[in-house]
Amino acid sequence: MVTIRDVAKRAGVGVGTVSRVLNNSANVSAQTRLQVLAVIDELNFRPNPIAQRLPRQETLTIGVILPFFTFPFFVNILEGIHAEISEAGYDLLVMNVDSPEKSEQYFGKAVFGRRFDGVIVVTLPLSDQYVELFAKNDLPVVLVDSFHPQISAITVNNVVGGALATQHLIDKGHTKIAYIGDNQNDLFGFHTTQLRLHGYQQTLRDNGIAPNPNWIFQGNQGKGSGVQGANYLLSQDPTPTAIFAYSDTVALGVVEVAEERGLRYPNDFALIGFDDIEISQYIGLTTVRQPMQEMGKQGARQLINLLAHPSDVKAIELPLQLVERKSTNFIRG
Amino acid sequence: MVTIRDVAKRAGVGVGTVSRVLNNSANVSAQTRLQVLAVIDELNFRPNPIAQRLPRQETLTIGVILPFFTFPFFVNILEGIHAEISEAGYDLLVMNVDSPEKSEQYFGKAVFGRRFDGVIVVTLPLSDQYVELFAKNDLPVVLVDSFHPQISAITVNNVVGGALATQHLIDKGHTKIAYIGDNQNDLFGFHTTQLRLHGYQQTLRDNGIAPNPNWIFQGNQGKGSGVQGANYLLSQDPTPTAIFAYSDTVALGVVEVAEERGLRYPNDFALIGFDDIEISQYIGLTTVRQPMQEMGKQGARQLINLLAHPSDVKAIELPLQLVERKSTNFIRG
DNA sequence: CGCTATAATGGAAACGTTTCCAGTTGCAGA
DNA sequence: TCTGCAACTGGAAACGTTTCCATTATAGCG
Repeated sequence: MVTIRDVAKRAGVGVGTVSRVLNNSANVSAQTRLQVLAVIDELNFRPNPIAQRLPRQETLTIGVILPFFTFPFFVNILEGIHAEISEAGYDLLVMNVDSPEKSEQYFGKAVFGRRFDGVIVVTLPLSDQYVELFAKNDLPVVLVDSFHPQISAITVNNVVGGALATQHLIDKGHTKIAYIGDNQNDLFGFHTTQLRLHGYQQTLRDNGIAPNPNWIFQGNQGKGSGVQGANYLLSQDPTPTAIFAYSDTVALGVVEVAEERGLRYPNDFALIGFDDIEISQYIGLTTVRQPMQEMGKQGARQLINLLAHPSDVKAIELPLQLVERKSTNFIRG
Repeated sequence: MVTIRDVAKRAGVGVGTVSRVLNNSANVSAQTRLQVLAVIDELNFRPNPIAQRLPRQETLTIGVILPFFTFPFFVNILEGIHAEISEAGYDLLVMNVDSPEKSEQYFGKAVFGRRFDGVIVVTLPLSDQYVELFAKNDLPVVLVDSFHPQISAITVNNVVGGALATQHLIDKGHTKIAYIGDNQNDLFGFHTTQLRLHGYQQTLRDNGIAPNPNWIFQGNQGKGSGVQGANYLLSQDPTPTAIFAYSDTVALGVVEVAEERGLRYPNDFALIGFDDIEISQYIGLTTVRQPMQEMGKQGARQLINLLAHPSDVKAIELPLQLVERKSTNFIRG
């Protein structure tokens, strides 16, 4: 194993000089620099990254705590984060929360484990208690798709999203509009379901439509919510003509039930989702697009900025966009 | 920052003893151990992971080199790897190959960068040159969905997979069967397209059907291959009645074109894909399932085993499974 | 030509662990 | 009581860098 001392000896300089060359520090003469670089090349020397981190008191590692990392929404956010973080030369360590307990566990690990220079938390809420702990340990945090007043956060406005979806259905002539939510995440403390529901109800009222409590269903597990919700709504009398699903995944459950019963959008009913995951374009699902990758990128950028300027806390809200497809386009026969 | 020396001093023992307690080494009396643990708890001491790695000469980090990590196939493999690796207490560093050059770059980084205790390479082929370099640097490698005779590998049999798909279509009464491949990956050196094609041709011949070269199309970009392939096949005379798509993603492109032209499976044509990604169940696509997550898990396990027993090289072949859905089930009207 | 400020340089100390060697202790057996 | 061995313990050295301080060389200036 070639060390910095081998290089120094062979180049006839001190280890400090080699280190300065490696780190592009000032105060190395051009000639010495070239000479050292030649030896580095000759011996094929690469500094040991672990040994570099010890005296620097940095881990050069960023931790990401996120739930369900195989779900398209999270994969896309993660991709954005990953791209920015590795670009900046940091390592990325993913902590995948697949059960509610793990959430606490990873927060603790992040704070006390001395493993990260900074942490990005996706979707999961951060309690005041942990906000304080992170602050006390000088560990910068950024929230993506989650919010806390004292922490840098990248969000979309879910109330507005709910309104966008609902208004679109109203514009298409619907008045009997149902909402299928998803409480799965309540276990983890997400609260986006409530926000979108709020936007939905508000928009109905703004348009002079009284929300019908029988047309609001809260399921508890992604696609399963859609299955349960669709079956529930079909048992109501009257049935709604349009459904706003909490997410595209929930919408998939609705599609499944509809298909079994021989119902097809856009003519038998209208359907709108949320997120715009890849699958949605293939099934012609109208949806509210979240800029997932961009959310990840911006989160990573905020964190990297925070590493240099610890007090530069910012809250950024990214825009949502309605993507209109077949599922809300009633075709007059 | 609390160090091991603070703990030692407060507990009235030597640093060696504290270290032995931390690492559950033998030769610490029960009483001393309890006393040290009490102080660790009292001072809330956590060993600095970076400092541990330096004298141990380990990074406790595994590198994964894989292409397109947002594609469902790779996400699923990655999930399997991640679960096993973090279970074993290692960090996982993902290197996402999204352009052919990056592949080489990451291999070099893995070998020379001194960052990993071991490496998992997914789908990308490993050249003899790198096999030698990895060996020379004592860096264990495992291949997942790729193969090299001197390296531990987890594979499926793509020739058999091609045969499975083709035989299924023949069993359903088809004789005019097309194949749409995907050369995108040729840039990266994948060769699964050729293997599946081989299985397809062999099976046709085994059933006394002469492969028609006009019904073989090699596209070059996932869904795009399907789009191009479908348009090409529809321009042939005669047109095939069944299509075997290299992957589910390619099949999605076929579906898109078919829909535009008012054609629907299973009655207008039959379609079979490969992989069984999540979307396939929603669109009723018959496919050949790869045990993606299991491939990742087994790969990780092999690597962890290799860390302890460097010469225990194994090649494991996992079974494929035909998943029959609507897209190949012609309904007699 | 001497003086001073500045640039360049060498190398010791530090980062926080693990590991190993040299003791020390305690106890069984004679 | 003494001997020998095993169990336990302390702490120095080592891991491979960075950083900082002391020192030397260089250049500019009057």
